[in-house]
Amino acid sequence: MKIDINTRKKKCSCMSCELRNLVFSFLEEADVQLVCETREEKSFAKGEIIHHEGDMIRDFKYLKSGLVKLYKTTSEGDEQIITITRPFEFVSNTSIFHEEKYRYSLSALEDSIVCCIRIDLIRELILRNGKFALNLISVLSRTSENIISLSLEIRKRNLAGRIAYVLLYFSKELYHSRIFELPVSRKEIADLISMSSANVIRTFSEFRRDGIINSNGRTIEIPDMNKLEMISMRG
Amino acid sequence: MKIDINTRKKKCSCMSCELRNLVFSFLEEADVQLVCETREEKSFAKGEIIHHEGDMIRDFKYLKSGLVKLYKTTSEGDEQIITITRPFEFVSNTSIFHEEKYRYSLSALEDSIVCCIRIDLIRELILRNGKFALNLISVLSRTSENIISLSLEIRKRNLAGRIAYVLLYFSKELYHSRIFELPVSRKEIADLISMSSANVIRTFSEFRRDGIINSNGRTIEIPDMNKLEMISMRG
DNA sequence: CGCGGCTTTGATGTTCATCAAGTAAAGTGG
DNA sequence: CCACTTTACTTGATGAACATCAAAGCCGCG
Repeated sequence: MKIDINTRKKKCSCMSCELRNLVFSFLEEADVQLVCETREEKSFAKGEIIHHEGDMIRDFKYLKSGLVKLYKTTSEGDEQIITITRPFEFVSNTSIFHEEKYRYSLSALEDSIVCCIRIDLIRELILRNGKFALNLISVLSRTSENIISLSLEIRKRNLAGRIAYVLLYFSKELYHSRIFELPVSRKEIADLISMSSANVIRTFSEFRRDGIINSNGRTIEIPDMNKLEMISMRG
Repeated sequence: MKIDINTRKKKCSCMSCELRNLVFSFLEEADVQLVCETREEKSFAKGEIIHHEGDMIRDFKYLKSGLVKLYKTTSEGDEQIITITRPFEFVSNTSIFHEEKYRYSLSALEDSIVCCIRIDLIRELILRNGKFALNLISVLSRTSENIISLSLEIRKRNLAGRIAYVLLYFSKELYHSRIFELPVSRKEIADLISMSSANVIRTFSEFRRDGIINSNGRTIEIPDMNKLEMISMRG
């Protein structure tokens, strides 16, 4: 097999990374190389913690593959889940530019790869590349906006409505399928929607009884989207 | 009275604006002048709406004086209040860099002055001044972070805890005083903490009965901060 | 195969929303 | 300035929604 020399030279995967255009589209080649040389790609197994709240912030991080949850542990020891996101949505965004330490913890719900770039380098790039800065602002504010929007959507609904909303979120936004594997426990759904896990489970059972979902453990099927959407809208 | 010529020349109030250092500290004089010439300072009386959700975003806005609430109207017609902020905290931050239209409405809780700068100009400044961009990112992310943090604090508390938290927020963060005038109605507190107004009122009455607050209409006095803090922590 | 954690369901009690009716306060028009 | 209207506030009673507790089944993992 013939391999083009130039292709071979670009051994750094950043050049061809599908996420490159998300943040780094406005960088010159040399700067992409710089990012690429200093970056670290870290793998996390399902369940592993990527960082704890209180850890020092050294890197700008984004998810390359997998699924993560951002959460805070309250003084009573229970988790408040802030958001569950896939690649192309930034993580650890809030606070990295104005604080020393993470306010929230981040852990992997599925095997995940996180790209870490020294925050100092990102700062440097912002300083000398306005287009990069402008694009970054746009991406960061979209991430924050998604978190705020999620919290508004959840807090206006009752128990059934919240669960319907979350199921639709998984189905439509995360998996693009009527059938999917829940990446979280019932308890974690409870922590996301601020309800007790017993009542989350009960609602699942009711949805199953009423033919709104079919579920077997973490496997979920939504036979009729409309029904679930009705519940999400009215609840 | 003798007036220095140079002082006289700087008739533009931006030069001496106390908010200048918040965002514009890294601009050169010429750029400050540019901002100053194109900016519009708008006054809003108490109760007036600064912008509606759905309005086109043309300006980067920040509060120069007064107090505002950021909120969303649900399809059922009730308000969800996202945050109540004073000057030095940005408003309309979320979405201005990645969307065409406002997602949330903004209205004045007290007579307010809002400084409006064309978003295009801000973009231009980001493009050619990295320090400005870096500072702006920091300020914007702090604003978003405050909103997210507020929502987490509220959602982990019960009715009494939420009200105690909000009263402490007004007392400590907004008014720096044990006695203050509530800038919002009971209904608005309900819309902020996602509870019914009847129960907000009931809780006020209970706090009054138990000597936790003294209140007369919108005038609130907190005789014993510790008591209220206990309720906020445990609830 | 046994242990621990997650799930499930029922029973019970607390918390909160809703409804209703009345009072105070604040704006509105003559 | 007063009568009128409207809006905010207040309280009680009732029921719905949700948390909590407890017991049992299931599943995965060592």
